[in-house]
Amino acid sequence: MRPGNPEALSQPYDPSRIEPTRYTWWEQQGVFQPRADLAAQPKGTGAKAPFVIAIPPPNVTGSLTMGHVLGESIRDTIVRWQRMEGRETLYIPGMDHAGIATQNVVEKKLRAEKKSRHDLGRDRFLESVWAWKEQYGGLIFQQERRLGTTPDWSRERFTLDEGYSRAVLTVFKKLYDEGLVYRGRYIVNWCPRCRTALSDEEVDMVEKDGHLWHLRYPLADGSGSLVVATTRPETMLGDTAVAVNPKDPRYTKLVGRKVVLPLVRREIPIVADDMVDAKFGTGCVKVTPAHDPNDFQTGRRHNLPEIVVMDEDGRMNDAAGDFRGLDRFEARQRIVAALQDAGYLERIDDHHNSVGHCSRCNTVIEPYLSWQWFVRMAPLAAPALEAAKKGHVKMYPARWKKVYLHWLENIRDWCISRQLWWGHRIPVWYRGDEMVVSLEQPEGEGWRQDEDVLDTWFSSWLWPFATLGWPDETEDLKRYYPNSLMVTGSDIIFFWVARMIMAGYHFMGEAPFAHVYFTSIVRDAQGRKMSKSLGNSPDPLAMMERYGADSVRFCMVQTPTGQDLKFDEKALETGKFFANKLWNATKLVTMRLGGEDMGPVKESQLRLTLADRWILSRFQNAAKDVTRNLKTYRFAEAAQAVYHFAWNEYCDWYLEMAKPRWALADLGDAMTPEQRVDLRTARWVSWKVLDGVLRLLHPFMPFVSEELWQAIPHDGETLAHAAWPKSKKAWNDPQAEREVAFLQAVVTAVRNLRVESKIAPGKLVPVVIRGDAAQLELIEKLESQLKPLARIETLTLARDGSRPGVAASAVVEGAEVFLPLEGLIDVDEERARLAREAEKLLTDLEGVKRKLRNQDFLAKAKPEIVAKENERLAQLEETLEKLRRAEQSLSSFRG
RNA sequence: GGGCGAAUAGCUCAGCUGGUAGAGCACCUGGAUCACAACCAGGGGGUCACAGGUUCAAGUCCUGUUUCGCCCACCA
Repeated sequence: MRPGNPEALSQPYDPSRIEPTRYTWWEQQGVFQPRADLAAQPKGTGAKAPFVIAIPPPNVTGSLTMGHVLGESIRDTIVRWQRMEGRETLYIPGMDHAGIATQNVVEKKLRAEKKSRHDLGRDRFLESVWAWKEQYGGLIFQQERRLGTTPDWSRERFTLDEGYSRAVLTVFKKLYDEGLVYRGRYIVNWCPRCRTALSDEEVDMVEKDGHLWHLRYPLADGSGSLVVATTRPETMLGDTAVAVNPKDPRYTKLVGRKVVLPLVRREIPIVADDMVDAKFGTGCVKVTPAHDPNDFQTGRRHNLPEIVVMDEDGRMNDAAGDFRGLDRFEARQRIVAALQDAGYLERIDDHHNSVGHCSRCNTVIEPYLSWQWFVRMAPLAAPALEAAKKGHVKMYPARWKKVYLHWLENIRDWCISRQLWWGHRIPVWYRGDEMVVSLEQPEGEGWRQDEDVLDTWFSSWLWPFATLGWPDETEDLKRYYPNSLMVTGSDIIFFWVARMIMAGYHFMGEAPFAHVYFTSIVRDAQGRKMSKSLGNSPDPLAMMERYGADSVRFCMVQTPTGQDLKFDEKALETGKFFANKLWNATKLVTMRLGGEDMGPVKESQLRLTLADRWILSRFQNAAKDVTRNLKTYRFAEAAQAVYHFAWNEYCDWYLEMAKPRWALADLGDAMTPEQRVDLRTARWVSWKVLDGVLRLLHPFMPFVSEELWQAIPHDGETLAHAAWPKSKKAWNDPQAEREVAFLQAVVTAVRNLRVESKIAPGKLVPVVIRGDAAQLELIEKLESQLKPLARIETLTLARDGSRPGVAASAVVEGAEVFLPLEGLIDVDEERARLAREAEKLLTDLEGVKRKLRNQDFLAKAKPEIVAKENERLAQLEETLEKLRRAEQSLSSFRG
């Protein structure tokens, strides 16, 4: 047992003073690495399997947001809890190279110098990105340290590191060899600003008010015309057919004939295709295979030419004739104007539709025909579907499972090539017609590597095993795969979670983790998403400076599960106040321990009072509560259980009840041996329970709990490695809980009467209590506790059943509590108050009576419910009766 | 168009297996009592969105409606 250091508490609680130094101290203690003694045991031979969790790698460009703080608070709370449970814990940190995001940042910097990446060339550009990464990247981890999280920093991974890159390229080759990666010329989502292809997940659909342009296309034989409707008139330059529904009687005659494309004067066929909905628009659809995914399919079915009319910047190309060089939106206006001039514009309708936007830069996405690499997803999805359905991977909250299943059941192939430079360059080599997929450049002259890089998510989906050394069969991989838990936002359930599960099964033959916990999305007080442009995102570092990292963690962890969190800075005060409360309570306890060594104290040699038995019982109950709620990811309930126990039971009641007993120390040598035992008992219990509170608190508020733990006598180097409290059956004491509940009710009643009677708070008052023999006996036993708590001068037990004259009174569990204060009490007011009380009870009583008159209730409700109602009836009647007696008794003194 | 979620005190939210509606903040009254004014003591405040249904009993289960939010979707 170490003695503790009470002097540490001589200054007021100030989180910014204690937190940073404590973090460094933990690092020096090696708290963050898996415990060597546990790691030395062969896996599975110890009592418990290792607990492994990986951070969702933040973008290398990232800085700490409240969203990160939320996720990190939850992850670290669990990690610390598991560590205290005695499990070998590994928390893996790392960063994501974030292809587009990072390249955008560096290109923006270049633009400020009036340069483009093309001016530098690929190699020099990459050099400058790496230089940027070295200088600015990973800022987030410096910030995160402030929060007190405990990843094993020595294992930090970066998705573009040598080893990790090999994993990514190996995966590409493996999938290619299995026929699950292929190259093809298809319509993809193209961002004309980022100048790259994107996956479907990287496109945000935004509802917009637009127009539906009706264009008249004349028949080639001059026998008439038809009208097509389109939301994107500029693509008409690339039309290679008009389609109608084969069952549409209006147009069957036209199928096989031709129309002349206005402006372009190209003759294009009218084809029949089921894709056309006869009820929409005119029932005629212009077909632009190179600029619309639907039309692309139609085009392939009918062997139509695919005419690309735009370049990769979204400008019209040479195929656009007179409109070449124009931006697509300017071209739209000019083409509509030209059509109108030539009499081809039938009309313009208002139209509401969804338009895809680049999730990175918000530019309108262009469906673009190009050569890209794809992953065939259906075979990968099958085991991932199975896993969720059979519960091998469980999701919390459970409703996300449905979202996950729906996506996997409708999975589409994944476009993984990006026309960027920052990323894993595709390991494919070309020479003439030859193509080789290889991690190394093939032998011989003239090989040219694919210019494109892989989607960032094509590297992060390997995170749970690539961070452990895969594809090598490392010790880490054997020991720490699969991970135990994934904690992340539901916004990346498709991007990342689903794909990690697919990769886990495909490459490791096993789910990457057993549980997924989805955190809330952090919003501002008005419910808007946090964003840089709105400037509504609070600076987490400023929050931690102001309230302490402990408070930020404590409050963020208590987010509503599965709902968005409306962040309100005001809420952070709660945690700070709580920490301050515990700081002062610990100061009090350390002072009263009088330096006594708790080491040799044996519980069996103590003489526990009712208060002791009560607080120990309540404590073991709280420990059970906290643990149960952590197990089910109910963090708010877990945190509340610690908060409530520590503040409202331990501080508000137990410490107050311990004070008179601590005061025995003032007797010094005059203490009898029995008093000595009483003092030691009060000291031991107050210390023991405080020690337990700090343990329960540690995962939530690591800094202040450690600080306080070091200040009291403690067993061990660091609280981070102290054992998690078990709910102790021997301490469970329902009778003590009932008795103290009665005591509390009496104290509250007296305090209430004092206030109602306007008695000065400091004034000691006489109290008379009537009740049955058992109650009076209990009160007698509790007298020494009761008197200071309620500021009672003299306590009289009315054993003869007599009642005092003029008195304020209340009924507590059938016992009557009187404040006999003739002259200080306004009799009329007191009578009125009693009448109000009685009236309230009468309403309740009516309800209970009604219930008990109901034959169905008596017959069908569970017997214990009926018994409870009967009991309640008796109690209400008794209380009511006593209130009335008190009122009558007062009326005789009236005037 | 399909799906999901939310609606409970002035505000933010709990309320798990149906059985006397809770917390924090805010508010009101009183208090410099030697751990703590970042505190203590006491208090007021709710037709649980609406309408039906199931049940002895509904904030809780079922159906529908309204409002708000989110996700998915190739009607040009």
